[in-house]
Amino acid sequence: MLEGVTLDQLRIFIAAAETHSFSAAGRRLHRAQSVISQAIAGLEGQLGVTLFRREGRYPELTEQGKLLLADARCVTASLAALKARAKGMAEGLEPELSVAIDVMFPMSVLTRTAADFSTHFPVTPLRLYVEALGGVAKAVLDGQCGIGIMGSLPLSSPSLITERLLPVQIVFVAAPGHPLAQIQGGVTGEDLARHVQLVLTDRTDLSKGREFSVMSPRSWRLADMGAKHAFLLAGLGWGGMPLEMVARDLREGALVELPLLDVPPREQMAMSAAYRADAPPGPAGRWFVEQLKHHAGAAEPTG
Amino acid sequence: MLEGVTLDQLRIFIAAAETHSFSAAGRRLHRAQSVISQAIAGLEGQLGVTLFRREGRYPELTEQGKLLLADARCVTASLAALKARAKGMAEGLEPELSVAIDVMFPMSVLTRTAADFSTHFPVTPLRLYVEALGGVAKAVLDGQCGIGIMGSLPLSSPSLITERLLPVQIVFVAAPGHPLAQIQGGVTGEDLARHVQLVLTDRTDLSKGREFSVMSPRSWRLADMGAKHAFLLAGLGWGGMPLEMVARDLREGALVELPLLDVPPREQMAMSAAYRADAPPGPAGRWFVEQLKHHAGAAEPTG
DNA sequence: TGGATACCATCTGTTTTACCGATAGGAGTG
DNA sequence: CACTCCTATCGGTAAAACAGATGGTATCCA
Repeated sequence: MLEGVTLDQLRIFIAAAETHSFSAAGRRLHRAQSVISQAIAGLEGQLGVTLFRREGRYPELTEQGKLLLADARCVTASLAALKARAKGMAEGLEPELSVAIDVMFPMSVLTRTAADFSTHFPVTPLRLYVEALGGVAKAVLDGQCGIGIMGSLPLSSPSLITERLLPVQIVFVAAPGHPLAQIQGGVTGEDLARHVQLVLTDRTDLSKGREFSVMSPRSWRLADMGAKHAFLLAGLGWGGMPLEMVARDLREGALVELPLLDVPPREQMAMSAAYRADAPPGPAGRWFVEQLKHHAGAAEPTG
Repeated sequence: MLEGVTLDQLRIFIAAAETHSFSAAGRRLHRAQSVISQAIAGLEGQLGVTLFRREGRYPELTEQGKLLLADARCVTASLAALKARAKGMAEGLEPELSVAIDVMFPMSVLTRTAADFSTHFPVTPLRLYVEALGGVAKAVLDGQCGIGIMGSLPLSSPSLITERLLPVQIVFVAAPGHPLAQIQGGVTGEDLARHVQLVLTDRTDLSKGREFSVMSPRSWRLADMGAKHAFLLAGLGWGGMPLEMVARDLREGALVELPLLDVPPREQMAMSAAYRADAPPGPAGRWFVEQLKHHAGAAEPTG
């Protein structure tokens, strides 16, 4: 029953693109040339995009074909990853603890927990991924990481179980030389909208269009907190940062806190440990989460 | 011709997993129950993994099935992304400039170039991804980013064109309280091997097993430079860092440079701009690369 | 406890699709 | 101009997918 794009069509597409010839693609795949021609035509019909220009003897990829070729490779690559994982399972692959952490989580709590983990579980490999926004949730939902340490979910997800760890304070800052830092008497929403907001983004679709507190139509998206920090210090924009991360900069005057009139200047974001309901953590993961809670309790300010 | 896993099998797998029933999956997909049963059996045969346990009336996902389900979703999600992109092209999607930058690249050069770009191309959205190791190359090869700023390629890749920008100096450091920092007369390879090396890794398969200068069997992998930096400052290990990034820590004594006996204490890594041979940058991308060269030339130390 | 219901695995016949070979038309080369 | 190689199309055949029927089993309920 013919419905939708098939992997075979994508494989044929990739082979035709790489060999620059339908005939050569057929030879490579041990298929008749007409199979290649019809498969490409079928794929073009389904996508509504012309993939090859047929003006000479040899077909040439169109610009759109070139871009979609990369996507086709992603699809076949992710299928290859699935097969590789299946193969590993069939052969009894050794487990490890993979944790995805929101970049806003305090490093001090994380480093102490990781040190303790190494002591208690010396032979269990620990793989830490620092992600932004939806990257943490996606890593857990996809099964890449057993545990995620994150703030509020970009999407409501009943399949995730969350356990509260600690709140994180967010402050809005800019460099002292930035125009917003010169304003007397408080910064309004209109003032903010006139300048570039540096917004942390990620690479997933979970948070597409839903970055944290986007308040300016002029915004630059950076997929790395370190880069965002560097851009703030360079005076290229304004943005919200975890207080712990910029405390030193504020003390030393490298950044200043913006006195906002329209929103509370210090927001709080609750951080939680999350895992899939159908894949609860094992002993190592369970211990890691409890130890995070222990260190978070010690780090949380009173009052 | 029957060969390999099909997307239809994956869709059936996902539907069966979500409905917890082959019959319900059949109803959802408007297919006979026997089609579902045979498709699942066929998929299990090809993968060599049992996806469902059939012990009661309803099939239950096995642990392996649960993990592969996430992979199956990745495959279908990436196909959905391909279709969405095709749809966008068919509708004339507006372009942007996406650049992937190796985390070791000096932020000062990047921030100046980005500021200039904003002035020259005020309406072209700029999306910056800071990645580690293979992440940059993969982003370019996959077509996610038009330009990559990276060091030596993890894999030789004739389809990438590279243009040299500047060298980056790497220093090996640890916290002053770390045992390696107490050693008199120089640090040997054996000394290094006795302690945890903090290694930057990424999420791609391009660099799997090929992290930068792994010199210790005891190593922790961190997929974020900020996290690695925090772990170094916390005294949890030793590692190589770009000189610019830790210059302030070295001046202030928060980190110390390890006097290595067996390797040159200061390595150099050449950074280049890279793009696919078949997708050279347009005017905005071309300008960005030239501006990086301009600022890199100003930043490069003489002698 | 037994009847009813719903599920999955298997089998078989039918339908649909994929495939290949043949062919026409055109591009490219010597 | 002749020859070679390519792509698109067509038609017949083979293979695969499909659905319905059936048997066996689990589950539910009176």
